[in-house]
Amino acid sequence: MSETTVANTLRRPRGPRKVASPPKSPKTVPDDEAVNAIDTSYLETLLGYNARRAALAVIGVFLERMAPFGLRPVDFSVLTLIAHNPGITSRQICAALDILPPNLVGMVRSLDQRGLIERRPHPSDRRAQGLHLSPSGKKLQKNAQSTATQLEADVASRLSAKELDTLKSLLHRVYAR
Amino acid sequence: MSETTVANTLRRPRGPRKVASPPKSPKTVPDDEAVNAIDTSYLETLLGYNARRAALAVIGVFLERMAPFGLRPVDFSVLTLIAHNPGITSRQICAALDILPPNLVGMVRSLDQRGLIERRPHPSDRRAQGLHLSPSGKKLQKNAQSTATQLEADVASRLSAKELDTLKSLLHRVYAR
DNA sequence: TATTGTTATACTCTATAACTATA
DNA sequence: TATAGTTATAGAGTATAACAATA
Repeated sequence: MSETTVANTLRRPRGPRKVASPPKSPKTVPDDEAVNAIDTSYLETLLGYNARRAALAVIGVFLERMAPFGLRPVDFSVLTLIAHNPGITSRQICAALDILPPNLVGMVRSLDQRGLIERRPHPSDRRAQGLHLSPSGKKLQKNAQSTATQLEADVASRLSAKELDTLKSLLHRVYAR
Repeated sequence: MSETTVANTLRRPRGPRKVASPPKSPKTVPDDEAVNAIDTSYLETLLGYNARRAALAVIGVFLERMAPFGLRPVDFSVLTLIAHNPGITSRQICAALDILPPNLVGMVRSLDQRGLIERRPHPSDRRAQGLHLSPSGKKLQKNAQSTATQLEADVASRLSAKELDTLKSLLHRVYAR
């Protein structure tokens, strides 16, 4: 597959999603002349289409709830990887999240400047640096992780706990190597 | 949710996905000093993470197989909407795919210049124009749709037909209003 | 007064090349 | 010779404002 990052972007929310509606037409017209209800049924049979729309739905809620923490999805992912893998290097984060090294530099620098992480000399490779959470970083990450977990349950509230597990398992089998 | 487009991007494939690996370390070190295997288990419990990775996996294959048609995911979506909704307007496509009008202009112009679509006067609104596939556009869309359908089966080959149906249904319930 | 299609433009995200210090 | 982190920069995607024509 194309090695595109898993991390996502921070975008300002716009309005609620619009529903397709045609220009006002007082009289009924043939289906191939003016469309009164858009047929998206074929696209909805596509896994890629559904997966992307679902991902965007989750990310939308994520952006709202994580805004107080000042974390985009990618920042949360990086912070969480460091939390669960103290001493991880930038290169390892890049490999795990499919981020290109030049694009991670600014994120790490930003987290560092915010005092959320510390860069320590790597114990066995003087080129590298081990990344660690600071005390405030640990606190923030813990709160953010709780928020993320709660968010999951809310955004998938139409699904039972068992269905949600099934969904995540099936998704994992699609992309796992 | 944030109203981000469902349409996706065309990116050149890079190499195969790398696996996280630490700098060479001859001796075993404590877990919090140098990480030898990156723990991504928490991220993998997140629906958004799994959905996005799965979407990217599908899109990666999509990009490869659709390259001969010169279609990115968004182009295929637009072409398919026109095929299934002849006479659809640009605004309706924007609403259905969460694309902003200024960003659709270039795509429609490109499809027009390639002779794949025709812009006809809208029967009841002289501001709008009805979009239709040309004969060559119909041929291309038909082939592309077959490719997309086949692609789905291949990319989800680890899933049974029933599991794939379940997956798409669950995804739909996550994002459907 | 609102909407369709459009231009111009800014901002964000993603990708490539190349450099330095070290392995 | 290869790799970690970095800089600079190019390219693609996404966003807002504003306009003419029409509703």
